[in-house]
Amino acid sequence: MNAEKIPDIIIGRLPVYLRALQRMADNGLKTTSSQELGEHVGISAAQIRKDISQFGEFGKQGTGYSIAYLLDKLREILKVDRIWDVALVGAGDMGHALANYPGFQNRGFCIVAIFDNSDEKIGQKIGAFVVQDADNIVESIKAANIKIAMLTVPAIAAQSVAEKLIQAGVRAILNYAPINLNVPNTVKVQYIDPATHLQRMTYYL
Amino acid sequence: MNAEKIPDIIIGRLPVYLRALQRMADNGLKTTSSQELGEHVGISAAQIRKDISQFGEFGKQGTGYSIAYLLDKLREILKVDRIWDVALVGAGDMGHALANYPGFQNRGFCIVAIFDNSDEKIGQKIGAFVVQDADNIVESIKAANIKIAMLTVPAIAAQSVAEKLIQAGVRAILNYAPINLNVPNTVKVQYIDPATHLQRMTYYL
DNA sequence: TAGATTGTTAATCGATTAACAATC
DNA sequence: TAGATTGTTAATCGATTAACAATC
Repeated sequence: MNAEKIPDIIIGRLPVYLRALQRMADNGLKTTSSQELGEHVGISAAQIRKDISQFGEFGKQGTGYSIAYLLDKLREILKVDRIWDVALVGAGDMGHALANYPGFQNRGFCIVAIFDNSDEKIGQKIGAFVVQDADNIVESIKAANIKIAMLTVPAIAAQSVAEKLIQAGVRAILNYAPINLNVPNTVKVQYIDPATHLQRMTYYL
Repeated sequence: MNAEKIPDIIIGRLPVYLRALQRMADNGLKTTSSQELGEHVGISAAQIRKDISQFGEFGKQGTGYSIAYLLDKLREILKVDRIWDVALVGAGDMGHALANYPGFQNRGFCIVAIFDNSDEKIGQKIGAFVVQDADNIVESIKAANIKIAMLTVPAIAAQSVAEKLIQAGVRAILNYAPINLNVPNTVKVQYIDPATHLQRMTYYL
């Protein structure tokens, strides 16, 4: 398994398969086919088979895929067969929404620390957490050995906060600030910017 | 301009160029080159020139692109040289964060209506808006001629709400619910699911 | 003029699809 | 056995890159 380098574009589709399979499992289904899964996620059956076969032979001719088994394998491949500690920087509205988001726990993630740099926010309670002073980001994240962070600070602050996170050992950043981050290629960034996403659709209206 | 069909993947990059150029303009810059813009967005200069040249000849040999002119052209192409009315369905934490999000106005969007189906939420004020009963989605959106919606409802409700939105004339949906939507191909959907985005990075850790 | 940078072509590279033997 | 569906190959399709003439 995993002898050759797997293209990013395939890795990017696996979480979508995972989500659909989790849903099928929740609905009590036991097996599925590339055809059926493809209809759920809007991807061709051939592509799904090709993607999955990069990692092993997880299906059976004639009957398709065991949902539970494929779920296990995908979780293992994506390394979400465990719970990752996540830091959240920026305790504004978006930070609050993420802190209260119920969808992380059963998909491999748990927020364990929240930071902000404003005096009003520091010390505030959000759920079970107390907002910490952003001045302590580096030591605090290093000590807790956190590898993943979510960034919900203003665009102007994003690059410098990202650099502190990286210095502290973070290797994956989910960036909500509407700006591109400059990071070494040992660090992964995913971007979420609602305005950008909307602008990808207006062209077609 | 626009004689041939432009690939989705190119349209998807234009908002990223737009955002970077807006930033440069805010910083007082007047011109840029494909090289410089590429460094800001992490895309090769050749690809940027190729993308932009799909729509016309907006640059000048020797000097590059006028930032103000390219901004105008990109806004026109993406149809964000105007303000689009947007409906928001789901007044939970994520809905609140979007309702208060300051980044829409100057990028072409304005939330004009918020819906929820829970008795506690209906009638509540969020910013300048009063949460409306989700039962009125179809007539209300039709009457206001709204074409874009953001969906922050639980996964279980997302498909049926999407169908009502489409029935009301919505043609672009930004879906925060962690589920794939089944829509006719006259309707565009963009997905934002923080857990999925995080799962795209854990593979590399 | 000399230097810089575009727009575009052709070559390369990579991703998707169609088809089918293998086999459950 | 007959039917279904995988994993994989080869063909197609599409996207990216490199290179350079045109020209500001």
